[in-house]
Amino acid sequence: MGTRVRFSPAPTGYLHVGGARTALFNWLYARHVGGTFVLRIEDTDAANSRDELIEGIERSLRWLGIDWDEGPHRQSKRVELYAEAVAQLLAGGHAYYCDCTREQIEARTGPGGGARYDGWCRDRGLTSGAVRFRSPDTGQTVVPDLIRGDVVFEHSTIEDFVIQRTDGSAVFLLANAVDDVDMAITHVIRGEDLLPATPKVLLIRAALGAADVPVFAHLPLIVNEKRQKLSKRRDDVAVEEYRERGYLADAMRNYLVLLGWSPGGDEEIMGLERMIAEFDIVDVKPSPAFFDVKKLEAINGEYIRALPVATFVRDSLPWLEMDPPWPPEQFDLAVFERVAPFVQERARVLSDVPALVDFLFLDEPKTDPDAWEKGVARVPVAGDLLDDALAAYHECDWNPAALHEVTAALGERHGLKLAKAQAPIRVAVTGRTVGIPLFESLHVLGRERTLERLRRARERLSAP
RNA sequence: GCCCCCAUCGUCUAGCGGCCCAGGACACCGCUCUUUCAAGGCGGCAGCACGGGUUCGAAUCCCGUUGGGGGCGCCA
Repeated sequence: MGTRVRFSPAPTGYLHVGGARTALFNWLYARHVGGTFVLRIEDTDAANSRDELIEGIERSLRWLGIDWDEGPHRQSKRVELYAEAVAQLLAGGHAYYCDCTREQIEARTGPGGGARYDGWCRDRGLTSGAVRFRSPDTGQTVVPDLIRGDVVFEHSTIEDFVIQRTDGSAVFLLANAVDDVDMAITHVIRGEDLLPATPKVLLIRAALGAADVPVFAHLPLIVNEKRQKLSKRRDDVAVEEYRERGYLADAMRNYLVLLGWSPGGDEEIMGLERMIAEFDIVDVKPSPAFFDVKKLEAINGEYIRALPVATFVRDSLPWLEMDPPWPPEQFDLAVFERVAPFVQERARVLSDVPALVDFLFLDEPKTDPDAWEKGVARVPVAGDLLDDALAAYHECDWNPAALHEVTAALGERHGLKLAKAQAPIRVAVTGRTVGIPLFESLHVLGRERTLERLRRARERLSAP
């Protein structure tokens, strides 16, 4: 029988970057070995079983290029299976009813006793309530792990845990065990935070009579700068959010695959084919990895630059059309296309794009005060420079080469290198000291609009 | 408190006993190219947590210490 893996998120409404990495590794492994990738939604908690929460996850998976061969199976639709399993465990003496409340348990175990359940109801013979799994008192369970080797858990350290709630619904541990058997999962690839739950699942599995045990691969956690597991509250964890900020799916995927794994050789920018060809779960490192947005950005920049210009233009459109810093009707795609190659080289995320071209679609450039100060106000000859530019631009040919030549010449007249001479003009026309190449910008902007902006800047400079 | 995992530059990693006085990438710092900024080119800074073993030889194997993290819910 072939390799079968599964990605089984709880529906939270969005795909967490940690979940995305887990999904990716499962998927890559399945593709690498020619196995089957199953998507299963672990929505045993009724409150989280809403369709829209699941759609968010599916959307992000698709965006990353991760497709599934089976599913999505939903645990909320498989409740009979779990009920049968619980009945079987109850009948076999592997489980028992319990009506203890959290408070009662803590009152008994006392301070320092930890949160472990004390087995109070083991032999009370109750016939209703929650159902607990009866953990063996002796022996051990070995979790075979491709990344960490065998991990051994003493049964004496495993409490009698709940497998079915008082309302009759199954808890994740039970559903998980039942489904992995039922779906014939051969490799369980998931986050390291689930490692302590694994012996419990294995115990249920054995009690249910499953003969075999899947192979596990507990992936290293993705952590924040404080070296803690990424949390929704403090960290940016939603894949969707990165998408909205202008990260490309290919770049995101490339970055994620590098968290805990690396290809052979020195080149870490790689396409899907190479990823699939080289990825193997046994090569994944066991230690946690910091989610470094700086590096994600760098990789994203590389991917943006590698795009064909037409693709870059198309991909940028959402950022140019949705909530742009200029009146929407003033946007001109043809104009954008002319400067796109220059923009492409400077954007690290697509959300950088509008600010690089806003001066082209605004009646007046948004002038940054610092830029004005540094680029114009504090330049002694700025006024003369602007006057000269005004005169020269009035006459000269209107193309980048001519503008370059003319501007260099008027700079020389004031003993300035072009680098210095262009600054006041750039600020006057674009509002900033930095940006895409100036002469190309002027060329695209047009003579009239350029002259108008230079005039206004000149006036502003003379004003007290 | 108990259980478990982890440990190479700031970060992601290569390294799986000699090829390593440790290689690449990001970040950072110079220089260069240059119409600014980017991009590119060149160079630099920076690491095997510590202590014991094993071995002719250890970043690599073993033990311990320290440090970090995860888990212990009628969440998943």
